Amino acid sequence: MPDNPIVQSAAAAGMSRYGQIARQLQDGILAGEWPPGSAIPAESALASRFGTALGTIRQAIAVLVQQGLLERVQGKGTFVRNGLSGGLPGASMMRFFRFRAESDGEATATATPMVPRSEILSCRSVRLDKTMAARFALGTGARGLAISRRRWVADHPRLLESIWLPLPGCAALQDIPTAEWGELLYPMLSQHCGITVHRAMDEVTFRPLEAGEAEQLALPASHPCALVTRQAFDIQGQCVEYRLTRGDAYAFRYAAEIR
Amino acid sequence: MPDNPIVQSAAAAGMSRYGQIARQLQDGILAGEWPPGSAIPAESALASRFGTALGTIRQAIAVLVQQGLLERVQGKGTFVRNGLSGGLPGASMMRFFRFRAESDGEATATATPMVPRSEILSCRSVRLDKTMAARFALGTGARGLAISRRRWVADHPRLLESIWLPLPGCAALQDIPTAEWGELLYPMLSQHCGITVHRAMDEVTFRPLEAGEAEQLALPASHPCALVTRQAFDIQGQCVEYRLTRGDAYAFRYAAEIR
DNA sequence: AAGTGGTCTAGACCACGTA
DNA sequence: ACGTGGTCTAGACCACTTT
Repeated sequence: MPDNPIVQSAAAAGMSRYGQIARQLQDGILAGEWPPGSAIPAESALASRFGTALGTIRQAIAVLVQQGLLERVQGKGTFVRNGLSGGLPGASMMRFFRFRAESDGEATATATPMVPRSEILSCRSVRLDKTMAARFALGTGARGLAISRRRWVADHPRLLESIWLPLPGCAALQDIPTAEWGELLYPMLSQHCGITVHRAMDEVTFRPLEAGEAEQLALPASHPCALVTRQAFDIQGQCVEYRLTRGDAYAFRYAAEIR
Repeated sequence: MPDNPIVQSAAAAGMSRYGQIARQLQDGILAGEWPPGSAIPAESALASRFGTALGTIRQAIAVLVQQGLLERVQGKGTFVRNGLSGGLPGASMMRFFRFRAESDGEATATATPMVPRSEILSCRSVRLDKTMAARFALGTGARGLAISRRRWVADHPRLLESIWLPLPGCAALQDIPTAEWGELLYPMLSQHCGITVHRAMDEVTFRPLEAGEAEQLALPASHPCALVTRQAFDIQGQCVEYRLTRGDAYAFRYAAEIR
């Protein structure tokens, strides 16, 4: 194999050739060798670089396409994707509330995919407690970013969000004035921190609102509250976000697609 | 190409060879040529039957594996899957309630995957209203099966379910005494009606319990209630189930994985 | 030992996008 | 015209499962 600048991965033994190549490409992508949106080298170039047949390269690329890390475009090339930056497919945070009359299920596409306006209430570095640090695979006493956000729909405060991010990785967010933050977190994580959200686990539960929360949502104290607990993971399975989202239970709608 | 007993599909023009083969295999599977659980012919056999190279057959099979219709097992063969018969991956109806102490999110695997006991309250043929008939792609006035089910966990009634099924397809269920029904609907649909649930859309909302519902769940009237609306689809995208699940909002937990 | 899928090769031609 | 990915071929050898 000709020398190549790609970072070598740990696991190489007992792995198929295309698996090794997929891993090396993934490492290169994560290392920023090919930033999101850019194209990786052509199949033929990779084949000669790795010293394998074209088919083997295709198989390696297929793995990363399957993972959602790459995207193939005929006639143009193979591109690094931006992850779930635009919003999560499958379960939509866009359809959190019934803005419109009762939808009929199938009408997912017809509903306005309204993105709630985001108001950053606070964003500060905090010491993570033990369980939160463990979630991010950080040691005890590690620090993180604690973000408090309120989301508005048509001049009504609808959602209250508490977000925790691991701090070594997300430090770049601190340098951005909260006024300049976009409406969505994931594109910011992707652009400023090089973090790509690849998978998430949501859990929906129900409980009364606490006093402070109720006030910020203009609801009476102990009003029924829907709580969505989300953990987001990057391509390597590392937890990169812990989020609590709260809102009026009776104006709440959570959609999920299972396949 | 040698003559083959496989049902010919409509779309053949402008489709890749492996796409055509995938379609023909799918038609054969849906037509019951290879029932769920059985193996389809070996790659080499298919290659000679269709008159293509092995790689083309592999590509066709890969499409159906991706769709979740087939499963490859090295050294044994390629098998027709039973769909989502055992319960849905991704979003789990098994973890609907907090049977145990607060889980820590990641601990999905450690939680007991307890299947609630199912009690069929009623199962009868009804005339579907316009929107329900449209869901099943049936004409106005079409009939369906309306099932009322209560689910128990450890001697407590926890869930109330109203299920609608399209009737021409699910008629076989009527012949089975409700006492002999299993705890899960999808395996029954698969075994008795040849219907495979492949994808589902859940929607979670909250509202007060209605009087009759509250009584059946041993809860006070107007108690907060979690409502999951599910539409299940077969491999062809046809809606094959509409289900409403209701339960105590305070004992509710809905988990979904997004990728 | 025989049969299955898993991996890999070294080519070929086609369809698409861009210059 | 050229480079890209999309499709396809006709083999090869390996790993796994069953007989």
